[in-house]
Amino acid sequence: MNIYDVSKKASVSIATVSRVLNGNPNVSDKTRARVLEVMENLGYTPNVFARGLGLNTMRTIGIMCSDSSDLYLANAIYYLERDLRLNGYDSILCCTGYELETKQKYFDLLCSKRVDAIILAGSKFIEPRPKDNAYIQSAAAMIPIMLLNGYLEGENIYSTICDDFAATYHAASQLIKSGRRKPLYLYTSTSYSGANKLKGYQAALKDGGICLGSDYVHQCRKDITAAKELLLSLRDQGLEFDSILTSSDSLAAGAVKYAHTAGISIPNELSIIGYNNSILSRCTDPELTSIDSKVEALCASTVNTLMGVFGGVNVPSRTTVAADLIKRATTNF
Amino acid sequence: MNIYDVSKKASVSIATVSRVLNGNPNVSDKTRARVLEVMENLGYTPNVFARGLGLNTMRTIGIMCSDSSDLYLANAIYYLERDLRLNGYDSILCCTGYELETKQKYFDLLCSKRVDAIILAGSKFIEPRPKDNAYIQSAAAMIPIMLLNGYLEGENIYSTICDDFAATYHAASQLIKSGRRKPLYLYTSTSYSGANKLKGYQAALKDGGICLGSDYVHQCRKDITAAKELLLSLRDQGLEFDSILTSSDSLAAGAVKYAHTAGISIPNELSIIGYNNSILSRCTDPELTSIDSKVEALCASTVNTLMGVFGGVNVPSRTTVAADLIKRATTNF
DNA sequence: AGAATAATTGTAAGTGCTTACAATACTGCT
DNA sequence: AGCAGTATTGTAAGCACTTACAATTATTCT
Repeated sequence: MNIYDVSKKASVSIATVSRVLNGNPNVSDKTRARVLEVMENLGYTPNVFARGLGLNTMRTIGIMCSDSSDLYLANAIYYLERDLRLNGYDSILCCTGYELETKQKYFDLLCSKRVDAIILAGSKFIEPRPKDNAYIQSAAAMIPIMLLNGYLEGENIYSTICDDFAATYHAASQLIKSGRRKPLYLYTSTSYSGANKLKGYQAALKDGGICLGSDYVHQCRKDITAAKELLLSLRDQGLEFDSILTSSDSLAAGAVKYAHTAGISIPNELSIIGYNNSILSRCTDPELTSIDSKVEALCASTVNTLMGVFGGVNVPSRTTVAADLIKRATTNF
Repeated sequence: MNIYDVSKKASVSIATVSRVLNGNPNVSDKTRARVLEVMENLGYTPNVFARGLGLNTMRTIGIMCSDSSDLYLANAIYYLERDLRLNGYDSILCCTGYELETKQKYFDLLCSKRVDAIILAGSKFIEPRPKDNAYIQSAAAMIPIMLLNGYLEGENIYSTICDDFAATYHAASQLIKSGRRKPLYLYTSTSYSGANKLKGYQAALKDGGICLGSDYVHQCRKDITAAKELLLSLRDQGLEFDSILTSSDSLAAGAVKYAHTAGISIPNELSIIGYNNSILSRCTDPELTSIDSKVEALCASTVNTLMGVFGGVNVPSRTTVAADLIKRATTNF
């Protein structure tokens, strides 16, 4: 069943059938109707390979993420897939893990699949050493590269970023305004977005006239238990803190656990703020105050920008989305 | 840059290049080496469209799921993608939502993309009325259909299922053995796997000599707060229960919240068992005893079966994976 | 060496679509 | 009617690969 069968049944040439297929306006309404009817009757579906050969596009976007089972990324994938589909694009998914080599391999693989663009979801794709990102930049010569929550300089590279700096700045400021004087900061990653979160915290302390030593900033595996253990050991070491700002809800959930174990009351003695407003924030007791990083808006913006690029529109190479502070029960403001 | 460029540089015909590309053994070692070298030098990558046209396969598997941001499905997608890739297959993802019509639409879309198989991840794809599943069965005439945690009769349809019946049977039995006499059952879905979970609970009660009215079984939206509210209202209505078995960790997390709100101690006065052993089970306080439905094994088995089908091996049309009861702090056994 | 056989390579015909360009069919106008 | 101009349709040449079959070369055997 191919375009010839349709053209025969409809008594037109294959060119006309192809035109109908592609929504070309140079077809009379009569003919179009007839062709569409024949297609319907025959249950014809165009062969994507042949189509791809001719058009050299498959209307497919490659999505790369380090780990699709991560709460945040799982949401991002959901929204990206949905929004791309609404625009008539399929998405092919690649979970790369965290090794640079694997990332490069899968990246090449996607390129060789002739995807129309690649979305790098999550801040884990940009390496600290510039030369490690060269493979991305060189691919950008062929197809647009979209970074979701990552930033990289380059022609044909577009970033959509949550304003993490403003988010943690605001959250930390609120803590201070509510009377906290010793906010601890817990984070996992030193990526672009990770770095901005930390800066926001630091700037807020500075502007709030609070000066704390470097032992008020700690890196911790993104794991509830790990966070709890770390906090317990910090307490044992005599560190005093009255609030905890974290870079993820997992760490914040660990902080809640810590408070329970140590018999500390939340939010009276300890305020806690999570990040991402994930399901975890509704799971702890009390429920987490958390920064909503607006994944949905971020994804929508990414897809919008991409469609702009495809349409030849001049789009900004960098878009920022504001975060939101969702107040729940682990803070007293 | 195409196969002709390579053939010229290597002074062979395009047929030979194609043979090298496809690992055809009828090429002398010398020639193969020369061709491979030329490919390497030229940085040649075969065009997938042309390849697909000739081979009529793209080594791509369609994965359908209702919602990739669901904790359970997100994990499944991760493992499926990984295992498929290990076997040299890409996966294209489709999140369908819960509407039958949308499911059918996306299903057709995947078929028209000429995927080599479709994996339906999750039990939400099998409808109660047989005629609503006809579209799946008719697609099975073209490509193998793999059901992950769903069951449907049919040629070229393969199911991999967690033994949910045994899982809840065992869990409920343990509750009874530990002295509980009034276990409540909370569930969300009436799908194939949902039905089996319920049956396991009921069978365990029967075998344990416990007879409870139908008000000990309740359906509830998969949502922490919804579960909490439901339990509170049941209690207000005077229903007495000493343990809760649930069909998901979300419901169990809601049960923990309920106990906190009502001032009931866990596990002394109330035992709770979740399902899926997701991250939620480590987030509540106390941590949830939960049934591990072995997603990873389930996915591995699905991919294995599929590769068997592709290889022409005779594989069973139905595989069962045993679940595990992970004991934590919401039960006293 | 020469025939028979096996291994390797090449030729050419698909595969199903797109699209530039050519051809034809309609308009309205004089 | 006849013409220019426009709308519609058709022809044929790609697109980059696979593969059956034919042709060539190498190997073995007598």
